[in-house]
Amino acid sequence: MPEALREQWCTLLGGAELCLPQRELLARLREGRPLRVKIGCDPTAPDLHLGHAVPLMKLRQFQDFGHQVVFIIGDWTARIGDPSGKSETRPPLTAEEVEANAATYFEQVSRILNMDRTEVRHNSEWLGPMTSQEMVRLAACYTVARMLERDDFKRRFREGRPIRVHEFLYPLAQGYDSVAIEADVELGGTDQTFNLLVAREIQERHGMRPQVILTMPILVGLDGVQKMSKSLGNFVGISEPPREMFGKVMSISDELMPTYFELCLGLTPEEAAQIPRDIKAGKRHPRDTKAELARRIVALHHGEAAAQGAEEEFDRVFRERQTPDEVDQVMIEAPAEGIVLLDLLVQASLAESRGEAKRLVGQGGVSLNGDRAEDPKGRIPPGEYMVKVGKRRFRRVVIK
RNA sequence: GGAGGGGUGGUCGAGUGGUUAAUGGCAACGGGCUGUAAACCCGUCGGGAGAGAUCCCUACGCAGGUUCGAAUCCUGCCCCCUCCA
Repeated sequence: MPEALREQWCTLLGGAELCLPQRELLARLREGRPLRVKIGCDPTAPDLHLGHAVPLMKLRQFQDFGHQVVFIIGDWTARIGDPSGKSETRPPLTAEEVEANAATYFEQVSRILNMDRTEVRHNSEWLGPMTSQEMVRLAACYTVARMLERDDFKRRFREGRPIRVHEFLYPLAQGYDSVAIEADVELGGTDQTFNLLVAREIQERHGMRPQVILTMPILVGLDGVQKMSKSLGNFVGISEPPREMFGKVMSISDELMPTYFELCLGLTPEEAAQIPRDIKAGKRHPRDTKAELARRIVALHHGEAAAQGAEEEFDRVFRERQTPDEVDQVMIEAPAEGIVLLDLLVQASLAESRGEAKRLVGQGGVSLNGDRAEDPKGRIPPGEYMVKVGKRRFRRVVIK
């Protein structure tokens, strides 16, 4: 194998969970033409997080080797609702919502992909005009038994939980996308494995060479248990402010570090596995390692300077217990005798209700200019205060 | 078409006429210990009033009804699930 090809091959497979059939990928790479590499997204939730970034970074590698990325907006499929999601009843989106979501999507995707060299397609383009006869013909490409091979369906079927018939349409439609755009390769998370495989079958039925599938591992969320997802609140958004991102990464458990090094930064599994060994051997400090992880992740999405700034700020706030240099400011109108602390907290949106504010103060979680507040009913005279709630919520409050 | 089961607070899940704002777990939040790690300990966890004992409002799918009193009983409606055909 020529050296250049070998390098490409190794890079593209690096970090991938599964590649089928590997030989086929090699064969197509040998052809020397730009491959059509597909990825799909449901324009339902517009906020991308580090989990989404995993396959996108892989896609970027393809681009860097000169391949053609085809980014599919599942505007048609969004109306079916992906059964792999938890929520079975997703409100159908309007065309406007889909477009709005797609627009913010692009803004974020463009941080990772080179959009100038990305072909963007909506699958309503070909699925929309399909007649019911054609749809039935598509459905005939697959059998119920094979549908039930899918983990998710299998489990639900076994447990007697409902499977809507329309859910079977999702993999089929997604598979047809591959036919429509003549995909050579399709990328996705491991949870997409089944769908990607179905596409191969559909392509074959349409007299096409079945695509190669490449799946990337699913990133675990900040809780270290469930997959990263916005609805579970365990995510790091790729367009979150650097300091936010840095802080969130710092809060992951030690056990999670190797995984993040591998999936968020592209370290090889071997390199990632070495990290906990080094820590155990005392060659690395776990805290500093995590800071390195955080810094590198922020740098990847926001640049080196931002990463450095985020780290400095983090150190200042959590190591030296000082206030951050940039704090949201709130102006509050108050009579000359001042404002009751509880009301201040609520108005500065540091507490949801007076009840909560009372609790926070009672538990010693509130401080003004560094002094712990004791009296929830105390009046705070006009002036400027640095109010802190808990360990990390700061607000500069100006009372006048 | 027939038979049965179920809808409780962010979530899971108790509770079948009266100290029930509703046991408990999880999540969350605050404090402590730390490395914003894990583990652990303490505390809070519908809203409002009051310094406080305490009081008021809202809440157990929806709408009515029975009752001194209902998440718990009755009626109607909506939704979900299972099995048989």
